[in-house]
Amino acid sequence: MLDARYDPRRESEIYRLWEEAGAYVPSGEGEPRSIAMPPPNVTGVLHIGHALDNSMQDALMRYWRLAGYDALWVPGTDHAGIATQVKVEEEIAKEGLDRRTIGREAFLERVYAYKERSQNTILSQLRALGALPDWRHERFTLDEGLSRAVRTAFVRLYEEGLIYRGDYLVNWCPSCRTAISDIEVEYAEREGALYHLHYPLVEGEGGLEVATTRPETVLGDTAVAVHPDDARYRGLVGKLLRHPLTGREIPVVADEAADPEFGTGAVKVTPAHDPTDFEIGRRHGLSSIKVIGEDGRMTAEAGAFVGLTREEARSKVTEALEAEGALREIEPIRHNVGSCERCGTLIEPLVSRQWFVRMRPLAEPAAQAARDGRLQIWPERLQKVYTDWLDNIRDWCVSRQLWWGHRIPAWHCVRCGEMVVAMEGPDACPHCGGALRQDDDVLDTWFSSALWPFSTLGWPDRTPDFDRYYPTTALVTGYDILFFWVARMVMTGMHFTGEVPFRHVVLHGLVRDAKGRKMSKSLGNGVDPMEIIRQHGADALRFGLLTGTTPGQDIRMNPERVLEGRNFANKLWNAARFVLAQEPDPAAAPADDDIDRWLLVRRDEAAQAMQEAFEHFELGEAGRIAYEFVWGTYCDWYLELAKPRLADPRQAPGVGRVLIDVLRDALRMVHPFQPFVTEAIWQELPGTTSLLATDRWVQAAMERDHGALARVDRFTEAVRVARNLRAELGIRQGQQAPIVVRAEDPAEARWLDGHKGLFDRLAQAELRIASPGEAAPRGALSGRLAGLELYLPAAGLVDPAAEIARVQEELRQLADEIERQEGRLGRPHFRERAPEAVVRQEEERLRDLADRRARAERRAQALGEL
RNA sequence: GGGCGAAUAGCUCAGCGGUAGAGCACCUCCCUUACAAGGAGGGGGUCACAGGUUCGAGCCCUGUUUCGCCCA
Repeated sequence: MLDARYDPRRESEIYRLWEEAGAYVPSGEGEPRSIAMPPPNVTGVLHIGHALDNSMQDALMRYWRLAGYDALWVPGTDHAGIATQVKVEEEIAKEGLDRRTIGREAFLERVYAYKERSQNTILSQLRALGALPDWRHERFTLDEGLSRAVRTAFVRLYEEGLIYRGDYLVNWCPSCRTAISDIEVEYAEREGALYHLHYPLVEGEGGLEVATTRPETVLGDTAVAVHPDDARYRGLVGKLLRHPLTGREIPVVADEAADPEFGTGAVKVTPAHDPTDFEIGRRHGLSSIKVIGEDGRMTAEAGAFVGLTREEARSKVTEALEAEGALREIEPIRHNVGSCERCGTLIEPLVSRQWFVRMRPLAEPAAQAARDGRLQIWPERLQKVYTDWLDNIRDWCVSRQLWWGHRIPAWHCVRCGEMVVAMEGPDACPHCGGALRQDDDVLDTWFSSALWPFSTLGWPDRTPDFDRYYPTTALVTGYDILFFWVARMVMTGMHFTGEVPFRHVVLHGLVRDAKGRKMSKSLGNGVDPMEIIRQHGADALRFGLLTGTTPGQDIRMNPERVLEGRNFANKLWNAARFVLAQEPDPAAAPADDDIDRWLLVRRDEAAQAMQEAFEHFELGEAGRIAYEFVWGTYCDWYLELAKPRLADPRQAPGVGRVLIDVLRDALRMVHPFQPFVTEAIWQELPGTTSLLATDRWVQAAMERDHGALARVDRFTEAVRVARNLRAELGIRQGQQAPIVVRAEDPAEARWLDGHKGLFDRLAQAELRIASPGEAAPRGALSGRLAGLELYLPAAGLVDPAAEIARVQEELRQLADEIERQEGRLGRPHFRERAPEAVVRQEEERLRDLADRRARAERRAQALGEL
């Protein structure tokens, strides 16, 4: 006998059952389906977004297993370069240590220790969530195998001329002390100022007023640019200006990048510290003076300002300019400022020697795959976002000045400067025989992530796993990393394997807090999934996350959804408790009344609708169908109808059999959403020898009895009407109400009479079928249902005036509805243009309404005689 | 500046061409031998606004407003 309440604390022991049985192992039979799990960062713990992402994948996987696919889910974790390194730097800083003082090797030991802890936490949290990936396939982005994939990819791209190294302007984070890629910069509008500065001509009178938001960079100016069409400055192009602080002579150049509308229309050009200026500098052969260093402080090139931070330099330089009489105006403006998405520090664009991937040749096939449907992105609207980004792609700076990551497989000769890019470093310089030193930099984490769907399957080797499961079926992730990750995987996948890495991209939204705000550490509004699991169980959390979602839409984390999930698990548990208490015989011949046939039709419809929803990755929809079937159909109706039948020894075995059969089906349907409670129940069922996790999906009946469906639907409707009449009369619960039914169709009358016991039980009624031609009972409350009249004779109970008022109100409503319905049918062209079925349906509706009005009128007349 | 999303019951959200739905909250009744984390019944919505297409529009089109996001 099961406990009265389901206790989610048994979840961990259920998980052990699956793991020990290897329930995650692909069957090896059937059509292959596979997912590469987006590897969580080893930076700490799982957050609610991971919970959503993995709940979705696990639901898909569990459905696929049940549906007979050969389903593989590859799990793993990501080393997360900057993020992890920063964490460990913070950790050792508390001990008064700095990575540079302890050295690369010792530091990496600390990072590995941290990674080990974090990884264990994350993997156990995935288990707590119920995620059941193929643990034999678990990978880490710094594994030997994956490292080999990274080196292979790098070397191949280099040899193909798609990787180059050079001095370019990059986004530099002075706090992380590394270059970052374009998409790792976040832009936000901030209050700032536009400083108007006067630069005098070297020869002759006058000069030029330039405008800048960053006066500290004037020290690196090597030109002033104006638009070629700008009449104001046409005469000045080619002239020399004297820099007010450095005294350098700098030319006025004409360049289309200068916006005549912005500021004074003349801009100072600082090629070393601004992307636009860098381009202008290249076009005009200007020199580049780096006045801000990697530490975010002014360099020796800044002369007297050396060592100042950018903020300090801004005010000091402004003072100096004012002292020179060069400062003409300070105009407050709002402008876009870029900061590091990791640490929030203002980005310093600066020229630096870095490694880049040439993206255009990679991007074109990736965009094409989405256009021709080899790659399908859900929701579809994000496909355009994806292709637009690829169409306007820029080269990718992949080197990072970090220690934690894949070291770039390039070696530099200390003697002659020769560079070798290879899988393994040669012993000596092939050019001069000198000693070699490996490049200090590591690769952007996303470089290894970009290979994830195939590197985890063994690439660059041609493994059986790769042959069978690649391309993977779906990638499930948040839309926020569409560019960072998804697009890059498609590019590398197509380049290296010739195929898309996954056929479907299923993008979900972000999980926000109950007020709709993004969760963040600074707001402290993060929801800890583990806390929810402790309180209500993973089943409750999963259900709450999965059913509250529409593809690609952000969801709010509201506790009510989780409670709904918890209650649902409990409902299922108790339904099972009831069924098991009957000690059903699984070998008995199943009952075959209309009631049973009705249940089977409902079950088959639900199972089929769920299948379709799953095939379209509409998990929320699938979950809602399961909920409605279990709660609404199985528990609210079938179980209640079963109770009186179970009391009859002749019927009991057959009903018990249907109860347990369909309970099994209910468990199958709910399993992808609530794996623990369903498996727990499954294990309690008589004769269970296997796991639900590796069982089969619902097997539909040979045929669907739609006649039974319609009859029982009308029966439940009649019960509802009877209950309604009871309630209107205020008849106490537990007290039976006499109900008289007049049925137009003699067959229906017979059917109802045959199911009188069930009707009486469910409606708490004493049902009597009126004989043909029998007059309506007097002084009765009556209810409407097409083809059926229900009366609750209540002489003495009913206040005639109140009942007359009630029927009159009903008549008013009917009159309104009939008017509307007639209007609908009478619309010009309706009969010619609407589909025939719709016309018939609308006519039927009108007849029904008219019928109900006629009856109500008769009831009103009868009441008059009360 | 360009693009996208959201606006539906008090709250959180489904629905996306054929009579407005769920959960929670609310009201009435019920500890009926699976479940009070429950059961029965009920109230509550001019589906943001204005036009248009259509026999028919939360649903499609155009515009407007408010909120949010992405890109430059």
